[in-house]
Amino acid sequence: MRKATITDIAKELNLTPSTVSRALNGSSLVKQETKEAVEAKAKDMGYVRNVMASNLRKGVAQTVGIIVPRINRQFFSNVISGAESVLNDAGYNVLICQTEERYEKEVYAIDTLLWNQVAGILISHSIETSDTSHLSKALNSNVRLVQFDRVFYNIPDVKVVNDNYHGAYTATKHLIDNGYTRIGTLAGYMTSAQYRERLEGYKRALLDAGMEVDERLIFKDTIIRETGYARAKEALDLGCDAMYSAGDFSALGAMQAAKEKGLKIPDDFGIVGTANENFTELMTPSMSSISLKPYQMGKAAAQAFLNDDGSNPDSMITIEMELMKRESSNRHKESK
Amino acid sequence: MRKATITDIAKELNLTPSTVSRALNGSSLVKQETKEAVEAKAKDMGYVRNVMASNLRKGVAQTVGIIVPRINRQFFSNVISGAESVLNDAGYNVLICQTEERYEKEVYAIDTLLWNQVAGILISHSIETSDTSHLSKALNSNVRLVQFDRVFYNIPDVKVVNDNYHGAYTATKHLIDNGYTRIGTLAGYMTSAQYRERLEGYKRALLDAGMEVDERLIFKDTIIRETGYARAKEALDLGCDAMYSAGDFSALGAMQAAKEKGLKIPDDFGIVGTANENFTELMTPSMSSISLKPYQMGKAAAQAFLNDDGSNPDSMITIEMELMKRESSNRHKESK
DNA sequence: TTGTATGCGTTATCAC
DNA sequence: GTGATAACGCATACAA
Repeated sequence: MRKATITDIAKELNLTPSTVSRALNGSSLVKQETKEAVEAKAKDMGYVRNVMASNLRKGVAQTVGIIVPRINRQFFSNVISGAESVLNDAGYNVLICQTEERYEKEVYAIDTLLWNQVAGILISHSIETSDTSHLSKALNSNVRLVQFDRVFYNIPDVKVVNDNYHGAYTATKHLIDNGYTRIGTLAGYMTSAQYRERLEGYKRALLDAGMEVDERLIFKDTIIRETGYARAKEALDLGCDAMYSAGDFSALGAMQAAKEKGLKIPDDFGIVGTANENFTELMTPSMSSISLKPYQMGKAAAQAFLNDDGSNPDSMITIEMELMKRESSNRHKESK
Repeated sequence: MRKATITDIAKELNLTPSTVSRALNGSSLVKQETKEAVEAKAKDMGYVRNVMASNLRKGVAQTVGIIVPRINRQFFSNVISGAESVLNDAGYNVLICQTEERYEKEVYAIDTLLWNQVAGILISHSIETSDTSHLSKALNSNVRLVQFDRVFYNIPDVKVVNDNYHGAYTATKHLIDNGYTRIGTLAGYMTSAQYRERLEGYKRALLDAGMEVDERLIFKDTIIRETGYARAKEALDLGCDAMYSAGDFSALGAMQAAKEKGLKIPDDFGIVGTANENFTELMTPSMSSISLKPYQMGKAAAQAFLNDDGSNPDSMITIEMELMKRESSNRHKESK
């Protein structure tokens, strides 16, 4: 059985498609009586409106595309969740694409979304992405582009980023306030802006406290558990008594290294991680961490899309990070 | 500047829209030469195809909708990730809806997806959902429906579920094999089929080992950390020396209770959780858990959609669960 | 191998 | 308040 259309409803009611369309869209021009009749008939005939036809007629879809490297990463799934929540309330649908960190898939995702006539694109780039020509395609259409988390600053659009600098600053200052004096950092790869920003925050905190920046205590590796473990060992040999880690997993490795050396946490060694992964509060001792706010970031990105009237082609929104003070860095200030 | 259409390209090349359409769709009828000319011109004019128009013409969208309670839950985000991966390879786009565990939003999500002419819907129901009339709307259209994880068995469609029964059975048997003799369970709410199935697996394992099922050691609470803690205390007072928990967080609470009683894990008290949350392997002692396979489940659900030719209106796929043996349950078999 | 004609379902613009 | 008409962009049956 063919799906019922507004034309079918019109015929049944001796009306025209125009009137049925208006009735179904709650136009104030239609008589209340007719409106009710149409709605009843529509329900009766099992009518489902065809968004494709409607959108085709209107020129844009009530749809927003979101592009992320991986949907199943805590951070991104929370961003998506927050964005979906806002967009859904505003009457938008959400099309999802994951790039699996591949540039090629990112380009394809942009194309796909453009084909689908989305009203906007929220994107966080893949690791591989360095060229931005695929974004100009989007900019040249009338879609509203919002970059979040991993952004390119040379693109004229709205950007939503973590306040990495202040987050790292706060974390480092917290360690200083707890009386640690030789503070190192697991800094992450310098190819990524966010790690560079965190490193800057770390350095500034040391300098503001009149402490020296010792390059030997700055480790620019990838921040996984294994490297955290290895670098922390090196650091400990250099007399390091605390570390700020740009990631939680590397912080975990560092804790392990300290424990193996027979050091007590937080008395002999203090550590603060980044991201507030859910394991951090569940371990013993619990781990302090600078919390990202992905859900909030998603909401902000969605809001930025909704508010974007083109009047502000290049703006930036920062999402603050919050220090979760836990056992791994808390010396109860007795040694301050 | 208006977007270029196939008609525009046709005019430029002194062709007709039909030919351009065919060329762009790789029809073998079109001369290679024309094809190349069209492709060049399309690129030149910045042509982006309009999927809305194409789909309208064809009757269905190359789109699949996924409905989950919350996108940001580990389990669901992994399902989505797996499904997206398969669907993307097959040329489908993914529309995402989250219900936030509310029935009303689930109904709306179904409507939305139907309006969008999706080719299929993959759904895991909200906690609130008990009525299934909204699903019949989908079944009456020609969309292919796949339920996963939280499913209703009375719906004639494809279902993809965890093998809860065997998972719980394996977990419990593992505890028995490690010499525990008074094994309780944090079973979860019995309103949910998956918890009922896990309880059955637990019971069967005990019976198969010639052990008694003691109803006093079966706790049918919600499985959060707090209840795990409280119920484990009660269980310990009854001489319980191990527990299978239908969730990891309740297992965490149980571990805490045992520790507070001065019991050694795993020597005096053994525990196996469910879900293999990522904190389980990071704690000390690390926690054994029955691992769900959400990514695999997502892939299976997507495959089920792709394979669904309507010939098998009611089928079921089970995803096996894997026991991750860790310290919390491993007595090295010395007491067996 | 290409062109012609038509319609997918909806809505905007007139007209009445 | 409602109807008639056209158009959104594309794909297909049919003709040439």
